[in-house]
Amino acid sequence: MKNFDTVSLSFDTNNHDHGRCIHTAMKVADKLCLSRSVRLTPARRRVLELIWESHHPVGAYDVLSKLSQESGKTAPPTVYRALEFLMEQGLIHRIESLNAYVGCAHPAEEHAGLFLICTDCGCAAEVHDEAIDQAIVTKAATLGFRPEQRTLEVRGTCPDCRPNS
Amino acid sequence: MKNFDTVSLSFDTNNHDHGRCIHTAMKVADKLCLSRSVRLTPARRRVLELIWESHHPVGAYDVLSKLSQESGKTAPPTVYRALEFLMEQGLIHRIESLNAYVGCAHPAEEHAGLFLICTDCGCAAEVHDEAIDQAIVTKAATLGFRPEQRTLEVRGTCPDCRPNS
DNA sequence: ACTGTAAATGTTATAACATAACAATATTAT
DNA sequence: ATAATATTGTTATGTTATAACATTTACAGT
Ligand SMILES: [Zn+2]
Ligand SMILES: [Zn+2]
Ligand SMILES: [Zn+2]
Ligand SMILES: [Zn+2]
Repeated sequence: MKNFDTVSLSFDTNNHDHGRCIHTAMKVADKLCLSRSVRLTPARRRVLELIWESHHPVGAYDVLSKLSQESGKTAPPTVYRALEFLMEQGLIHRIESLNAYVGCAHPAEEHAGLFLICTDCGCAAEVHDEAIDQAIVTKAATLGFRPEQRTLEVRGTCPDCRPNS
Repeated sequence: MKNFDTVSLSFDTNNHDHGRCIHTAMKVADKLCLSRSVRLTPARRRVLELIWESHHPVGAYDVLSKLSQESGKTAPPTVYRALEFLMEQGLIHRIESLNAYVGCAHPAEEHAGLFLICTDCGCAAEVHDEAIDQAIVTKAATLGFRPEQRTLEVRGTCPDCRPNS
């Protein structure tokens, strides 16, 4: 992770042009998969689109029921395989505290994000912060622990849901 | 959280006197529940003991099967109710990335810990770090997000499991 | 001690999340 | 074309968690 000054989502969940989010995400995904010679098959692509339908984390069974509606009966492995693929490619992140998945706007670079999850509206914003990363690495090093992967999820209230101010 | 200089566990999982961990934890729990006028009933107490049997996070159904062994058939709600109570009182923490629970050595004070989870031996150490807390709070404030609760879990290799060095 | 109330536990069923195992099909390389 | 590999289909099951309602227990006020 070099330089993400931009935040994936600034909580303007209702006011931004989300069609553009989706369009960009899908284009990035296509390009990335092409460059990596991995196949973003129709099923995988559709699951990614469904996850990108909002900035709310989506459960596997939500995806499943949408797929079933549009393509006839679909079984859980179909969804979980697609999710696995998308995770491997960094195209989505899993929100552990919700058992749900959310699209990543910066799949090209390996990174460990921080998710700010609004308990009011349900939106999740992925942000990055060098100071946090550094503090975690330093702490781990102090204790002789070698970090490999991490989960950082903060629940609270987003600016859109705060009683003004 | 004022001042936890000490780490709950320093990864000496096999070499420390774990009987003492358990004993202390149970005494602290008894005292805390008394002071709060909440009831650490035999069932709740036993679940807490079972969770404290090691520094490895324990799944609800692991607890369930142990209870079933020792007390005859037990149903999931029994365990989940006890876990809920113990969580409310801060006596245990839930590790989201493992769907498992681990004892807290500092239940008296509200705090947000950081869990270092060894993917090799499975132990989980709860640590605290002011720099991390501060960095997260600062980042949230910058974005206008009001944090209320958080999950911070780092998976990796603990010092005991590193190929020496 | 009796009794009303609230808290805790028991019980049954089911919801929600996830994977194992194997068969069938599609893609790619030779 | 053929073989090897990747993907998808299908069935069954494993794992984690909660809803709903009955029963029992603890406890405060009389
Ligand atoms: Zn991301
Ligand atoms: Zn919100
Ligand atoms: Zn703790
Ligand atoms: Zn270890």
